Amino acid sequence: MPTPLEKARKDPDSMKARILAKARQVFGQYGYHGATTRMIADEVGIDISTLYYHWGEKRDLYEAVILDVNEDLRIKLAEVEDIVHGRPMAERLDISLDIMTDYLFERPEISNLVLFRYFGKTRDEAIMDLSLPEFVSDIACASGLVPTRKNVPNHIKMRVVAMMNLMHSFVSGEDFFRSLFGIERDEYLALVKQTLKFILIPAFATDGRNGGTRCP
Amino acid sequence: MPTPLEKARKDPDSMKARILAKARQVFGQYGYHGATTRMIADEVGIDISTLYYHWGEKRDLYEAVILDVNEDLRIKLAEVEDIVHGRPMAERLDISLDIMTDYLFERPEISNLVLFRYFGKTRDEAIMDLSLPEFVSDIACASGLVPTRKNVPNHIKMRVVAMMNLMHSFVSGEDFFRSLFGIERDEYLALVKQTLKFILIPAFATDGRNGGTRCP
DNA sequence: CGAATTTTCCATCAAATGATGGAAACATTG
DNA sequence: CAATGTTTCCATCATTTGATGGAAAATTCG
Repeated sequence: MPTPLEKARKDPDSMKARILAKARQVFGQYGYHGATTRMIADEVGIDISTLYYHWGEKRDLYEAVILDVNEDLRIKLAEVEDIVHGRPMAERLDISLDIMTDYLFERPEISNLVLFRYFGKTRDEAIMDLSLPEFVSDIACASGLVPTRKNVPNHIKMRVVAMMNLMHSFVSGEDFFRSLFGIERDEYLALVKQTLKFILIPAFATDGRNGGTRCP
Repeated sequence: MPTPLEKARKDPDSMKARILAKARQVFGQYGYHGATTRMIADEVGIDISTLYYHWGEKRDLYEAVILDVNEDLRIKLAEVEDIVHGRPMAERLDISLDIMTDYLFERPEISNLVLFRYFGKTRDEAIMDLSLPEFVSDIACASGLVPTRKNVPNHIKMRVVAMMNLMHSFVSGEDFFRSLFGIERDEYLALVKQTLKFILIPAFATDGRNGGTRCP
């Protein structure tokens, strides 16, 4: 029997999926406590009890959102790995950053939710305990910093985390930084890519394995 | 006549200051909506109405916290500039990163609050509008990327923002990443410094003015 | 000391928020 | 169609949360 989340992902027009989609946005913008079930229901245009009928407690809906986002990220990362595998390091970084930046800019709630999970605490213990794969080892391998997903040393993991944090923070902070710099979306996106490459390529280009096969 | 914030900063033992200090911590951990005035009052060990007596609305207290943190940061940045001015770029970065990382690790609520302001929205418009100097141009100048605080180009500002985001995200995410890596505080702090330098020094070391005078 | 001022706490309110029961609307199926 | 199951909404609750009035306690000052 499929979970509610699986049902929602299978049928994107269903009420479950529509609620989940809006919940992603609202939780992403306001955080767990800042978002209310009423805000989400209003966004969908339904009564609040319909929301509870489909997803149960607020916490369960939030958990579904996190799992949903994780699944999207997993799929996207596999896609990127497919594209860049076998290329030299600098090129691989260049392409990955382009693809992931574009992807996240279209779905900023992903970066928001990831950052909220890293940095913010919740008054609800059960939510804090919601531990999930963080893809750190996968990205380390896919980006060519290590030959295998297993036993990735911590200093490499940290570099991966740094790359991800940098990207997420630029995506999440779009509104803030654009108004700080007084620029439009397109210009900001270009600036983000340029800055990411300026910072990351010098550090990583001479590092890691080049070419080679797919990540085992 | 001094503002409540000025009074609190002048007398750190006063009730105003004690409340402000706890408010920093609680707002930093849980964000604006996640923090309640009752949580803060309980932390101080006072009745909630005493809190309201000293600081008025929740929003006003939050505003005071933001201004307080900004003032601390301003002071610290000036101190760092004093120490590193005139040194070559790589050395300047090396020293600044050490000092600022140590400083923020002692006061993680600063990083938390800064990140919450960048990324999260608030249901209260008046809080979102709370615009403050962000030191970006000052840091650009102090770190030697530009010769003067004025007319710093956007691509340079972005690099500064990147450095700050990276540092803040490591500080804010301490709990999360330490449990992800399974390491102790000291080891994590060392790893953070090492990673910051690994990433930032290659990109910036060959850039910007070296030596020279203080930032005008 | 005693009056005036400041600070603190108790009791309480109104609004917001998470959550639910039950009736109505809608859909499915024999 | 009628019976059954599913979905949606209205009304309502209990709790939490921001906020305040007023009495009591503490402090200041002539």
